[in-house]
Amino acid sequence: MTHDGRNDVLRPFPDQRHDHDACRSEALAQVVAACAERGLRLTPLRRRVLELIWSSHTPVKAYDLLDRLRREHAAAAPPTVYRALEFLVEQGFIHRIESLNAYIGCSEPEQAHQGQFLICDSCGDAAELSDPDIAAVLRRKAEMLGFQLDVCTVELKGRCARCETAAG
Amino acid sequence: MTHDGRNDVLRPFPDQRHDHDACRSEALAQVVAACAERGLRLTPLRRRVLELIWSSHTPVKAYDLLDRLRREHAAAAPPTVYRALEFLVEQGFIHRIESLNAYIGCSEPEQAHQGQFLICDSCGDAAELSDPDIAAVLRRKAEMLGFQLDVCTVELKGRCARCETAAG
DNA sequence: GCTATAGATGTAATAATATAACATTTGCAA
DNA sequence: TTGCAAATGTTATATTATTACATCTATAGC
Repeated sequence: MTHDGRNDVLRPFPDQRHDHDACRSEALAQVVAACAERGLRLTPLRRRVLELIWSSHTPVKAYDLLDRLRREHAAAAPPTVYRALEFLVEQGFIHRIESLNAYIGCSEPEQAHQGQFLICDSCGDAAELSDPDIAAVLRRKAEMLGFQLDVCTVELKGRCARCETAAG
Repeated sequence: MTHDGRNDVLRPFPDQRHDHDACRSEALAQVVAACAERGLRLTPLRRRVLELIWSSHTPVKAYDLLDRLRREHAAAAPPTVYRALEFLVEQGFIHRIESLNAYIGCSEPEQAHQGQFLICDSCGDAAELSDPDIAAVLRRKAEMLGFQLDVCTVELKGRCARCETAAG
């Protein structure tokens, strides 16, 4: 279930007026816990980059992160950001959206997984699915073809329900 | 059926020793026909870029195309290549592989469609599927979520059957 | 507490990918 | 044959990402 009490599968997009502070805090807490469990160092930089990514549900670009980071950390340079992103992606704390060259917080950071993404062209928000039916059909097709499947990139563009409604 | 007489769905990867000249020629001919039908200009530049992309089943990067184009066309510059790519993608004659920043010839250029891609990390080749089951499950999930689906990016990385066999 | 070390960060430069803006040329329709 | 729209040429720049090496910092073993 999501923060607003509705079913995840049916409402992957965050509610327009959801408590985003709580949303971000929860994600951060899960990452803190995962790092403790795995013996990883969530340094101030890494943590700050993660917070900035979680500032919204819109995928963030590396250089936008860099600009924001520089306001509070003059030494920030491209490698600063890319290293933090690399760490966060490797650990499954964020995902990279290939078709946008952008990054978004993972909604289930505690266990590694491969999600699928719905990306609204209208509001820019992205929602993560972990849909077993999609995963299963991809696995099945790959297997039929003798293809040893490793990474699945599934990025679906369109218009989210909220924007669709708003547009009438 | 493919050029080697086997079922497409079961063998999307080209045979190692397939007649690639014939493979490329067929694709070119289909594009020529589609352009004639749609009243589009397949200029020498566009045609040449398409030929270069079809020189293998490995997705090609824009600047690799540029390097090759320059050998025979001194005036070639980034916009030369990107414009040709834009035309070819818009018309569905090639596809962009988002996770590689690279381009590959479309195996069914006559009708617009959205494929799915299997990309072998070992040999680099990519194969296109037009799998109705994958398309259907994505459509169904999007609909359940009230998401107005537009573009589907499905890129599956792993190891193709040939490389899997070769690796023992 | 020291100190060696691995991991993290700083710093400068550059590589790789892509687009903007405007000039010129070309194909084709009126 | 000429005028326009589309295509290409040309220069510059924007955006995204990595390399290479220097320095700092946390911490494990002494």
